[in-house]
Amino acid sequence: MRRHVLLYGLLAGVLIAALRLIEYRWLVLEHSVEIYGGLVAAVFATLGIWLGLRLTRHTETVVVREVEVPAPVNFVRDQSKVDSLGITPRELEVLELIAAGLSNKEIAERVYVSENTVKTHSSRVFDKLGARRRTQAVQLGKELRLIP
Amino acid sequence: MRRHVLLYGLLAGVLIAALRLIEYRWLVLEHSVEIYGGLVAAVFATLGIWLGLRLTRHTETVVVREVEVPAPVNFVRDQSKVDSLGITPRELEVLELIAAGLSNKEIAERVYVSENTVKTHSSRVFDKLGARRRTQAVQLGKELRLIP
DNA sequence: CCCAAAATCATCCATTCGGATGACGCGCGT
DNA sequence: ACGCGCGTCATCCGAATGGATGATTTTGGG
Repeated sequence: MRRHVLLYGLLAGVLIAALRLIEYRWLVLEHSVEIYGGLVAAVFATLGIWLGLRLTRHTETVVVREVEVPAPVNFVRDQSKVDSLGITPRELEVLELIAAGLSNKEIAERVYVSENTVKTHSSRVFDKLGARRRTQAVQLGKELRLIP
Repeated sequence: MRRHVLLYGLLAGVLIAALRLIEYRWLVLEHSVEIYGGLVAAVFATLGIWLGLRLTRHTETVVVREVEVPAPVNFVRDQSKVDSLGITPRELEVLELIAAGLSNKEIAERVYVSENTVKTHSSRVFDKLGARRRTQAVQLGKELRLIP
């Protein structure tokens, strides 16, 4: 912006100087003043238009149109509930895998522990959640914002 | 647009005429030509800028910014998937209750049928979904927008 | 009315899950 | 060093679940 104004002023100065230099050489006609004025008018009008266009070229009007997007809802774990329920990271991990539909055996293979260990974790987390089935645990886990 | 150009030309003509009328009356100074030129330059530059602004005033760039709205649970069942998978209403109902964390026995009591019937429905829906466990069926059901 | 789809119920059997319980090792803080 | 929380693994057993299959009844549309 400031650069534009400076450039504009500079061009104007050069032009005026140029006109002063040449006005006595070949503008010695009858209506030299009119021609001179017309020239100046045309040039400055052009420059003005250019400047005006320049000034507004990038002023986009941002129209915010709210669109209902399926919204994957950036999940944030309710750590306070995790803490208050005393659920350990490993238990939470197992709960997530249960929610993903994996069997105990698949979970065991996934996290490199025995199936018995997975059973222990799941039993503990069921107990802490007050769930009697894994589907219920999943439901409660989602409701309590422990898992996405 | 065309109106702007016409108006611009008209103003220019009037201005030039006015200048011609007054130039011999009180612009009889030493540097009258420079003053005259500067005046014309300033006026036409102003007009040019104004015109330039005019020309681009209404060229708004519409930027659609998708805003993630809290997305209330405006759940809409994907009936096309239900149909394409050939899932019956009863099967869908059972799937929902499974997702709610109920056992087969509880579902049976809830919908007044025998546990065997619930087992049949669940088995069929598992088969249609390609699920091997109820947790997996729930996961798939949610993913396919069959259940909330 | 008739038929196909849907819903219902059942039995048998294998697998999975859940509950209860005990044990061992590791890291951490007192 | 000791206790504690956490993670690990195990065994036993009953309940729940899943798979396969067959049968009967209800229902909705042509």
